[in-house]
Amino acid sequence: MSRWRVTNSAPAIRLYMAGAIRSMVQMSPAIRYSKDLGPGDFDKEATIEGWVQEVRALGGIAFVIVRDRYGTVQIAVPKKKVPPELFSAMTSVSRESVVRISGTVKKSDQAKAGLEMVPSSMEVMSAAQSPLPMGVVDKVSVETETRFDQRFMDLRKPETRAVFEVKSVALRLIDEYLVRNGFVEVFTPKIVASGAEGGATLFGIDYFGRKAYLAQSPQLYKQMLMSTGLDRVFEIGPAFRAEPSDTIRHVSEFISFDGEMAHISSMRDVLDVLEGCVQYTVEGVAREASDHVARIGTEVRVPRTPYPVITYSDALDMVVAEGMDLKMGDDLGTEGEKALGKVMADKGYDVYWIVEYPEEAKPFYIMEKDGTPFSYSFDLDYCGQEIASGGQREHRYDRLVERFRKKGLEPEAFRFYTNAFAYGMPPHGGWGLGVERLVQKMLGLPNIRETILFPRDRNRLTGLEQDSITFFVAGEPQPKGSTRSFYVKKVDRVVTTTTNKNTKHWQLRVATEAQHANEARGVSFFSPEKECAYEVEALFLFPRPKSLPRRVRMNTRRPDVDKLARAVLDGLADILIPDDSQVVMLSARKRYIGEGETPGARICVRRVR
RNA sequence: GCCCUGGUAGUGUAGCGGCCUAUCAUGAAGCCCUGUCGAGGCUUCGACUCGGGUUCAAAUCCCGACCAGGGCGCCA
Repeated sequence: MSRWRVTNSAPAIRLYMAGAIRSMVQMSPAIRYSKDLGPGDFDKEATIEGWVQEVRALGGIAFVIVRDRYGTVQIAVPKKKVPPELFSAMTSVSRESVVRISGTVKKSDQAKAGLEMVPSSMEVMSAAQSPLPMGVVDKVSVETETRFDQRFMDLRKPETRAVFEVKSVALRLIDEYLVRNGFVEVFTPKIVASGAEGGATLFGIDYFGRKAYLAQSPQLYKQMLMSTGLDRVFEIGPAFRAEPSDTIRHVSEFISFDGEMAHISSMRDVLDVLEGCVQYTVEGVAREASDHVARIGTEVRVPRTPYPVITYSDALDMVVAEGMDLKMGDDLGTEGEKALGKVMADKGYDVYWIVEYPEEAKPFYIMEKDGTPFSYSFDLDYCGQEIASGGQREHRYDRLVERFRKKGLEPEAFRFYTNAFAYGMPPHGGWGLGVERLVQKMLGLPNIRETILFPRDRNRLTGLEQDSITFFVAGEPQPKGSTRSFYVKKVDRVVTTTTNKNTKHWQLRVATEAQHANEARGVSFFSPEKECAYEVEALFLFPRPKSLPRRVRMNTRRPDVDKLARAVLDGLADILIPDDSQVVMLSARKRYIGEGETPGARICVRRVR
């Protein structure tokens, strides 16, 4: 279908507008997607842009396969019908280069899509280097590690990319369902002063010199909203967990789908909403994203409803009947969950509830089931794996305070939270669901990382800041002094002295800060390898002399910027870099401080490969 | 963090004390070929994670470091 095909009753106006918009954006011909080329384009000109997936040169004719977001287009290049320079350009372009090709669309019985293009011109928008770090269509498999190290290339594979099309559809469906059911989308802070359930699993950050954390859950904030009149809220956003979990279903950063609803009469109200939402989402994906699902090579089974409700006690019995050794109060564990998943699958259920866990195993905000050791809590399991958990919350102030004490927590420390309960809090409940886990189970993917573009786990921290360390050394930067060497006859040695006595102290300061930054990093930056190359960037900020006009920013006086850099490098030796000789790029700048800045040096060291 | 398994060309692998100047595939470079679509044919290129040890001899055995995959704990 042509983008400019006119389908409504006012063709002239539509055409005019399309043309106008086009010319505003760009003058070049419209770039077409592979999926939009069809019989209507036969013997007409078209332009496509994409990655060169393959070049098959057969001598007198060549075929170039160009891939875009939706598929591929075959370009047929008969040697005798195109200019020689075009032929040689098209047969020599490196794989995965981005090209823009204009030509005539031809009907073709031999081509898979039933059509192909005969080119009249090709523009290489971006040539790909060779060899490729991994092949997109090579006839060898690629290991997970290589795939994630070269994620941009990995994502060029349609089956890898399709997961994210599905994830996007799923998120839209979740949104749709909840908004229809009166929920308000909210955003709670991701920088918090303390965690929801203690401090062990939090990532600490420096917040203008104060200790802060990345939020592991919106729990406390969404509950506080229940006291406001925003009585049905949901949030889809990142959550951060510093747990050292090393599994196929854990990452340090994931998308949490949280919901909370007030004025409930029992936990069942919460179950109903979440069940409706999950079912709506899975059904919707099965219906609307079938193309993407097929590309992944899987299928989405729509779960049987209603989701069975199993109490923790019954689940325990069922797992024990399967031969596992568990007693009352024990966590089901991964094995137990899997065993239960198998039992339920045999009964025809992929998704089911496990409710009323022992109160002891649940956090302070969960409501106890009075007169029993249990609580109004639930997990939602999908094929033997937990994807969501939640419960009815303790909304009664006195009981909440009791629960804090029971958990060994000081209620006073949670004043900002408990206050919301002290002045009128309706009964409420909610859930937290791992979006990636839902997508993973829905698509039957082996590893949660498949559902995350750039996964962060215990060992994987990649991206722009990979293998770099940045720190600030306060104080007036000192240069490496000019050295003077002379021979001392008495001791038969060459002695070297420096002209700047402050240098030593400054270098020590640099070394100390480098060490601190390295320790704070968790994983040491230092590597004893002599082959490693480094880039060092330094910005030196000097105090402004009082006499200086305000507009002057550049410090054109001494010390010299290269001598400043020398002093820094010496300070880094053996702390971040084994030897100065390994520094292959050095950038140093100096200027006077601006408003609110402190004199000192901002230093960034990067490992390069 | 613990347990298991592993680290060999750009990619995926074989070899697991001497037959290794290291296998095969893929890839890259070059040549031949007008209908390929896992194209085909010929030629060429390219690797044993690092450090120590055992041995006449180490890719191979042992120890350590680093890295990865899986399992467990914990959780979404």
